[in-house]
Amino acid sequence: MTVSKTAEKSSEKSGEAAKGRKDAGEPLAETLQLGELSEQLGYVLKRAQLKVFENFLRCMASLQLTPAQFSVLLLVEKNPGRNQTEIASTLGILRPNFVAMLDNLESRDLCARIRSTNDRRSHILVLTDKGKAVLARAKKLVATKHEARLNDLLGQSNREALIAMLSKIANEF
Amino acid sequence: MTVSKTAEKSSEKSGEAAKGRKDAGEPLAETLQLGELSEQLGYVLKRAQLKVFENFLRCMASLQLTPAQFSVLLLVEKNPGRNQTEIASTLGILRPNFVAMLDNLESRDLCARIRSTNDRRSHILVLTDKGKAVLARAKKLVATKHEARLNDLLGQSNREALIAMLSKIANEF
DNA sequence: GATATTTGATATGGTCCATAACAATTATCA
DNA sequence: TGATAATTGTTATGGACCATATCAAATATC
Repeated sequence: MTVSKTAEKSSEKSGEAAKGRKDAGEPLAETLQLGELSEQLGYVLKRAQLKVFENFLRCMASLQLTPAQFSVLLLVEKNPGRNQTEIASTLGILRPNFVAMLDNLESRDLCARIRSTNDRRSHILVLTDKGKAVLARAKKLVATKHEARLNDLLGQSNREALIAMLSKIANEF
Repeated sequence: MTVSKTAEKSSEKSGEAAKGRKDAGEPLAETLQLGELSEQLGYVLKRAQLKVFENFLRCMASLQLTPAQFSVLLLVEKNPGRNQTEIASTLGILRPNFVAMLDNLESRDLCARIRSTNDRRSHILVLTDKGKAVLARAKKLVATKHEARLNDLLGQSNREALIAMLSKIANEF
């Protein structure tokens, strides 16, 4: 059956729903009204976050890095000589959950745990050479394929304003 | 905000980069450097989202509504006569996962499933009287305690700009 | 009427998040 | 000093959320 794409979409909302499907040629489901939902901060924030993470994963497919893993590598690079507790806590990751994450990165030879000589309980985290190389490539991918997309979408100044507002929310809300 | 990139190679934990502020003798507040992380869209977006959800839950503690549940009630109210598949899909919720969610709302007498007379496979969703009352109170709480906080933090125009940008990202990224 | 599709539902597995508990090590202090 | 407390990494475990396969009932399609 060929369906003619009628651009006409009557937004009829019959409370009785007496309209049957016997009338052929009406297979397109009318889009629901979001209403106040589209103005809800949490709703739009969550949707945006999902889209951004999804895009991030696509951009990083060749390196197989998740946003969380990328953040760990960035933080370890920026703060060499820190232990697991310090890195995890500043990222909001609980220590127990950080173990498997590090096991993964270490098994891929991206970072390493080094037993501290000062405090033999703690493991100092460092990037391996491969980890540094991978992070460098990851940064380029993120900058050119991911963050650049924001500029295309919002423009430079809006992009900076957005980041600033989100940071403010993250820190002061 | 450009940070001077000092080629720090010091692996000692006391090695701090020059920040213009010098304090000695103290056990160094141990605040890690976020570095490029604070400019990463995904990072700041996720942190903001967590904070907003956390605040939402606090504001709704008296009504025991999660953001997802609130969005369902809002959508059902705005679109009466729709079935589970339609409501769930527009919220990005998979049908199997929507079942338990509805079981919860229905057990609390907030919404009800009504077997459709047209298509006896589908369940039409409606708000109960209690559901409408709870949603009305929820809206007020959200407006006065939750969204209002954004105005205090960003101001009215910035708040609207933020919502608009997030919507754009959610729809076009 | 035979077959395919849709709807709600169940079962199941994966990922993330949170808490308790443990051994090894270090800090505290009586 | 030695007994006790605290910290670090770790394991185990449970909950919340997300995704897929599958099913029975109802409907659509041919």
